[in-house]
Amino acid sequence: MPTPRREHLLDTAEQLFYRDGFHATGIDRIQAESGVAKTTLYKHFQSKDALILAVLERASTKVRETLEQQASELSGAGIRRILAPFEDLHGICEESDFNGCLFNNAAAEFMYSNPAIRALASEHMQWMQAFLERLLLEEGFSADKALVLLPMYEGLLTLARVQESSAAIECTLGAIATLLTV
Amino acid sequence: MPTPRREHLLDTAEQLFYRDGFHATGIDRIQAESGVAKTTLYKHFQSKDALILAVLERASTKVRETLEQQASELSGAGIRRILAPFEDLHGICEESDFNGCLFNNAAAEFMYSNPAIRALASEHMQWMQAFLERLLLEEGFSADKALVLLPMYEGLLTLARVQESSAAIECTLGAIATLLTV
DNA sequence: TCAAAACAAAACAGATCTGTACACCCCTGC
DNA sequence: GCAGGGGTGTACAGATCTGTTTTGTTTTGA
Repeated sequence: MPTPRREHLLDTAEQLFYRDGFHATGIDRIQAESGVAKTTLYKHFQSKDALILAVLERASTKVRETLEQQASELSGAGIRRILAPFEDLHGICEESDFNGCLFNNAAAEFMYSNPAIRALASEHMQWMQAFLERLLLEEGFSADKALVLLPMYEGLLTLARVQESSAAIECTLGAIATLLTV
Repeated sequence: MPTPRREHLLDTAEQLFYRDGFHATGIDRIQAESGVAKTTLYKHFQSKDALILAVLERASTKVRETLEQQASELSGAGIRRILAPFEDLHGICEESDFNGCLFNNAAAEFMYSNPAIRALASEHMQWMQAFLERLLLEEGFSADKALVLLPMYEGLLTLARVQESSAAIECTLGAIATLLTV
């Protein structure tokens, strides 16, 4: 049950974790930035790791809802429906405080130290793959192309951190069109 | 000038930074694991950030040398020369302690807190792109395909952390062949 | 009105972090 | 023999981290 104070804590934590990383962001900073007392923070989340998990769970749900809605609006649009998430990357990568993919960042920091966090990132990627497969099938393409689209998507998100990547996005859009129409 | 003790420190630091992350790995742990006294460590590297930079610089050089050598051995081999780095991903992703791309992990943790580290990761990606462009041109393909290959490469490295990705590598190899021959 | 719950602010405990200082050892060259 | 550089080991300073406790205030609801 989402209370407003809990949501506000998750907002602040997500922003700081995403921009500065998980280990580099202290509880004190989240507490100070959110204006909520530390006692309250630890009443809502029993530990920092629990807060990280809650942030990732909520963020994953948000991503899924956004992609599902866009997909439903473009139902039957053929290749345009597949390309839409990739076109959105233009906007995502130009946001201030952009720092790649939150789930991959979490997986990198907790790969061998927190299996629950790693598993949550894994499930998110699993969902992304299944989502792409569903879209491909519904628009008449072969589902195994999802295994090409998913690395492209994550790769563009990753590269955008260190490169001006609108050109890479454009080239990739063209490549996807080629791959699907051949 | 590489002294053996300095190289050994860099080996240990690279392994720990790569597996567990940069903020999560303390100087004490590098010191204990390498068996070198802390005083000696700080004689070779003036700070933890300097050690991180030295690790990344050496790792980047190693990657470049490996890719250059492979490329020179496959000179004139056409599409096989382009695919070779992607085929290597099978072995890389199955190594124990695999944790994605060291440079992207560093960029994620220091995106807004250490411009020098971020710049080093950026330069590495820049070199990767130029390397792919050179290979493409030399084998008679159009250089702008590098902007598709690079996200694919980084995306596969990133995905392999949370997915059994040999299937993704295979599908991507097929997709690259399609893209280059069309 | 009053009891109970929620919250804020701050101090605190204990651990860990980076980086420095100090004392000792060991080995090589003279 | 011995001076000196490089190394070890340990203790330490000061900061920061997670998480708890304490105290007092504010809000809420019967």
